[in-house]
Amino acid sequence: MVKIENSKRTILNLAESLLQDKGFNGFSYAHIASELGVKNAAIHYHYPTKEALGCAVVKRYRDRFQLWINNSRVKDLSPNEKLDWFFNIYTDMRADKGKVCLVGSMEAEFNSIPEELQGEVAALHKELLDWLQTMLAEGRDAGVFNFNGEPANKAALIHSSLQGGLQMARALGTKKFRDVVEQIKLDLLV
Amino acid sequence: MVKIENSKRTILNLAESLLQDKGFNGFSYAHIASELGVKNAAIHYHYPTKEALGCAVVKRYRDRFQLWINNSRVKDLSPNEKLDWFFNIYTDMRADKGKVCLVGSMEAEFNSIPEELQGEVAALHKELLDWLQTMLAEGRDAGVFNFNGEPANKAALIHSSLQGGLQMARALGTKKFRDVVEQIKLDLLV
DNA sequence: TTGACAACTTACTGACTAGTAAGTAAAATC
DNA sequence: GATTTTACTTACTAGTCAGTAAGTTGTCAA
Repeated sequence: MVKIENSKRTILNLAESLLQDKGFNGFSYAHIASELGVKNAAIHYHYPTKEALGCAVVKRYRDRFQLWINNSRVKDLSPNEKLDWFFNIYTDMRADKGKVCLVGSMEAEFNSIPEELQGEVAALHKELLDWLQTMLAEGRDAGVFNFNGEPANKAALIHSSLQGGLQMARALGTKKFRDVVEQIKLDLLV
Repeated sequence: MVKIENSKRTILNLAESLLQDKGFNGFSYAHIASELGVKNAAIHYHYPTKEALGCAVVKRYRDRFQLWINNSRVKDLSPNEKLDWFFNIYTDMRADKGKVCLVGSMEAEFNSIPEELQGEVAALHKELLDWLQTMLAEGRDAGVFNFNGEPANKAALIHSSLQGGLQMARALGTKKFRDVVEQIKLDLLV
């Protein structure tokens, strides 16, 4: 037994990466195991089912996001800076070998993933939209953002376009994603 | 042999539906065969590989789209009517048991689908954006649309948000998709 | 009426899937 | 120093996957 430092976290990292790369139906325990140099059963020891593994990935992502937005390094930013911080999450995914957001990856195959995982994805998506909505309302009140209609609807539009934009970039190139971000800003900033 | 009228088209219809419902990695020949009441090998007779089947679905979609946009019933519409026609394609998908656009479904698992299929998806996406871009430029010239920046970028934003919006609706409900469409219009119409 | 062909079925293959049960060795705990 | 626990491995199962080869049957053209 070669003791690997924190296998559980290493597995989660790899699973997250594979989810964003190939989708839930596009990776297997064997992929993870071979990449880590262990046997399939070792993965099952830590995460008994694929459903449990998927849920753990999304749960960790949700926790991480809540930590970020409640940390003063994000909390105390101006609306403009918050917007850039949020965009950068997605820009970094694109830069990291064309990854796609967890939410988009799993919603695209929503009807072929386990039920509990569907619930986790929905919860994460809701939390992302809630934060975006609040941030947009703040910015409009502060006079740095300009848009008509409900902040919730504008939040839904912006997140959808980032989600779709990352996917588009896979087929049509990174520039297309940058174009989307640029246009969001053109439509939002005063 | 019970002769089924135009099996090839029936298979294609079912494959398209499954692609939009479960994703490329989420359906199998067995799903199609059992639904049609035939054996797996019957599907392979018409489409020897899954790659060929996927490509045929996308190719047909591309042809259909070109027929539509070159038909006078769409060609002669005003920019406003063209916009609504395009939105309705996506609204109808959402209404049809939460389907998602072909492009989005396959770009989300882009790195785990066959190479030739990737090419077909890219071609389709490009054609959709080209038409959108031209339509937006026409509308702005005619004074019925209002947006800053390049029509190509606005087209990329709008398509991405429809693509992401359909996916979001699976987790968060149809209303969320309607919100996105409403917001696109608010941001575009004068 | 015969022969060709289209549209299948039967029967199979080898690879891969998630998941399990039992065994093992090192490390932590008592 | 003995016992328990952690983190695996070995060896397996039952099911599914795409794909193939060979045989069958109804239809149609010559």
